[in-house]
Amino acid sequence: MMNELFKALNDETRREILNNLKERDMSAGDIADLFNISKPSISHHLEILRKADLVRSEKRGQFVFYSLNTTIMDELLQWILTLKKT
Amino acid sequence: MMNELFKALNDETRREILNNLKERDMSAGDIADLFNISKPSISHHLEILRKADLVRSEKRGQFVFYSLNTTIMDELLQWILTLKKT
DNA sequence: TAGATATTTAGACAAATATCTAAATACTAT
DNA sequence: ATAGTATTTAGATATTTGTCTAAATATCTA
Repeated sequence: MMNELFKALNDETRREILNNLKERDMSAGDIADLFNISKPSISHHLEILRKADLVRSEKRGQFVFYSLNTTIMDELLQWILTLKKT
Repeated sequence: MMNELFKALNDETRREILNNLKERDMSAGDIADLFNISKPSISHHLEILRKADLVRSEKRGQFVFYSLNTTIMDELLQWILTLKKT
């Protein structure tokens, strides 16, 4: 669980995807257009982010829209604060 | 920089090391004794944590003591909060 | 100085990862 | 139905990573 989370965050491309999703929900294709990386690779990154519950996906017609899930961030915050305390 | 940080955190053993250092400073050998992993491997993990500035090391006689550096955690906190905000 | 203990470095290797192209699947619209 | 667009799945490959053992380095002590 924490494993999936840290694994997902351990990649510059995936972190950049999260940063972009902060602004607005985006389709897989829109996200892919932000990078010089093939669509299948981006699709793979998105799956890793989804498994970590960092993003949610929703099919709208022929598109798949991705959105940021910030609630999982709270767990990460908690983890860090625990390390800092005492 | 953020790369080194996330890379360092992306390993259960290293996260466990950090948790143990929260309690008290420990020598490399003491840390190694906590795990069923060879001392060279632990030494390698410690180097990765050190490069990420998550731990500091100090030689005391023939021992090398490691301590947690929590200031770097603040950067991580900031990163997460930025993702959450708006 | 020799021997013992603590730690790191070097080199090897299997497993995991990021990437690609090609093909499959799903939906839209003519 | 057919063609076009969007996305994922499959399979391949080069790189990175975590681990090991053996050897090197550093320090302590008798």
